[in-house]
Amino acid sequence: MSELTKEQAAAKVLALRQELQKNSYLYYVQDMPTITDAEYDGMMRQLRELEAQHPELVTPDSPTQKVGGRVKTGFTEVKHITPLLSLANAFSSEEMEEFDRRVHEGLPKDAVVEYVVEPKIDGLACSIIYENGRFVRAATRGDGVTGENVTENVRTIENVPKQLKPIPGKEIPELLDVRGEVYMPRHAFLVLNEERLENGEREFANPRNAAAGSLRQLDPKVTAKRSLAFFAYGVGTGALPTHNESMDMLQQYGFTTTEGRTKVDTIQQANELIKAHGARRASLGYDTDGVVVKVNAVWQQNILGATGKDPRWAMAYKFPPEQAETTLRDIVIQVGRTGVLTPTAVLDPVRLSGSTISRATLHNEDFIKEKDIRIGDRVIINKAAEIIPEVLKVVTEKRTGEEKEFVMPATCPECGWPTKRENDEAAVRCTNPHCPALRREGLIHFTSRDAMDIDGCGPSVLNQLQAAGLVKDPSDLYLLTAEQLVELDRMGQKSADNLVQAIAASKEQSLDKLLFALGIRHVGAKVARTLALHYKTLDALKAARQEDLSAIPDVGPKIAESVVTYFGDPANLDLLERLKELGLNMTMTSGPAANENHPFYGKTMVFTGTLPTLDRATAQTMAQDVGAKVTSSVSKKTDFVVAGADPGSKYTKAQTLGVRILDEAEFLSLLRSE
DNA sequence: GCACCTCGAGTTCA
DNA sequence: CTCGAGGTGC
Repeated sequence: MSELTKEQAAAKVLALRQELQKNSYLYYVQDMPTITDAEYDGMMRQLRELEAQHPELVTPDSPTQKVGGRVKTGFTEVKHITPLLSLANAFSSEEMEEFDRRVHEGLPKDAVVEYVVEPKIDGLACSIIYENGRFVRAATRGDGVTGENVTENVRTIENVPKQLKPIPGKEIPELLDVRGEVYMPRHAFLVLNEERLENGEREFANPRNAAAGSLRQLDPKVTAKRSLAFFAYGVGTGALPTHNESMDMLQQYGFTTTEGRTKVDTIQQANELIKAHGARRASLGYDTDGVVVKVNAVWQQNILGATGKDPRWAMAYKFPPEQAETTLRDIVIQVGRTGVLTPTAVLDPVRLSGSTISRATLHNEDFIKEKDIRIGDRVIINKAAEIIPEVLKVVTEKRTGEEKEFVMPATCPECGWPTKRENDEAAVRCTNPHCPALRREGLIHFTSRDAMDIDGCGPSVLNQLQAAGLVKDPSDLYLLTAEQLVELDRMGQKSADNLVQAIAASKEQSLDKLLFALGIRHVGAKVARTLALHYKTLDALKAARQEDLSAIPDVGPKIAESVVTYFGDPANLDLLERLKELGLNMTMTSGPAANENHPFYGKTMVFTGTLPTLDRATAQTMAQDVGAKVTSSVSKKTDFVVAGADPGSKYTKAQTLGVRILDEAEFLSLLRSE
């Protein structure tokens, strides 16, 4: 979390407390929590952090001050007869094939594997126990071993049999443990939210939350009104030799089983079905978040067993591009190291493909204007590239008229100086050349991995150092002693020693890293390297005139101007002088070893994905050291793409362009050959 | 002057 | 990863 102003922190603390209290059993009024334990814990963590940074905001009634934290629920705990496991997730057909391979490896050679494919309903997993054919107990998954006893609430669900229908010629089992998903159909969700809106209650973010909230009502009468439904998808105790038979049996007993269940012989057929379901799922009456593929034969399931927490005989394929709707509570401004004011949306926390989103960038003024985003709007968010949350659009139908338009502040929230938007620039900047944000973010940048790479010197440490007045600019770092560092929060003798050493070690960084670390406008990692390689020493670069600079390939007038301006500022020269006196390396010491015969010499290379053993920065440096040009995007000029796990779009682009793709092993062997 | 490629900067969460 | 903007080549 980046540093917030006092006001922002206070607002955030208040918001977190409200949300936590709303979702705390202690304050339970009508609705049970709609957030998961993990989300609850996350919010508690954030709150604790903020309160640690701003001790004056701590009040006796803060949830952090309550002994024992989250108060126990009104539900009793139930131990599952057999654990209610979660499933491992796959996100591509390749991963499904990988799963298939592992299944075959785990089984005898001649085993014929059948799979059962069924949609994965987005609701709450539940175990329902029938004794001698009678519904006796229902429990949520909980941690998989113990769950909450929600018997009375599940009893109100219409399509859960209270008594098993007799199957001709079959005895009623003494014990049957049915597993399935409690969910809320989409139309019921819409109706419910409409009602809640009318009653001035908070809307549920999605059917899953609504189902969770409804199932965890302390009063079953409330649950009964919520039109929940149940899809059975498995049997814990009392299963037949194959999953498919068990499911047919459940149907005969009177359960609704997941629609679209299909038995197939190969994983390729399963992948086809997954695709088909993906195309169809929007038109279903309920939410699905994927497709489950299970090994059909129970004897095979038993051989395969389970890993730490997931069975090895089942895999959940998760659909990637998820969207969620939430409320945009506020738009806050962050000031970056270049002085650019970036608006960020503060959202009601909402789960989206595996994480809880509470913020999203709004890029700039134009973005907000173009999408007509207002404070208080219901917005649709998705994850660009599976990682970065993005506001897709506003749900204008849900406008109440209460929404407030956002205006870019005329003054910097950090220092109060006027802000300015240059002609034909999208960014609004703070005009104060000494804005505290610049110094703060600049220091973070200075120590960051691609710059001076000082380990153990993250934002929280730097903020403390600045607050204590120990560090005003980068040169002060090199004067720090372990004794001073030990005084900081969460800093022991050992980490203090390590940090002092890491700082000292960074003095040896080559000129290109130092140049990048300085944060000169338009001088990123790449241009810094170009300049460093060209001039070799800082003094030579300092003496360069604008015309000299723009003559260098890849350096144009703008970069040249920016560099000259930087070295024309006495304050900057002063800083550099101090750094020099402190013993920092001011020359280019890591250059390409000019072996023209090396297979990577002069080649353009792109690295993508997570490499199995090397980290990416190291691999890139290794490539540069033999004369490769490392760039970040794949084009037809790219010679090699080195791809690790989860490579993303660069991999596909390389394939379509016919660029040679290397894995880590191939990369290393070519690197070592000459 | 335009099209294309590259680079810089900002970004979220666990 | 995406966006905007800089640099280069046509």
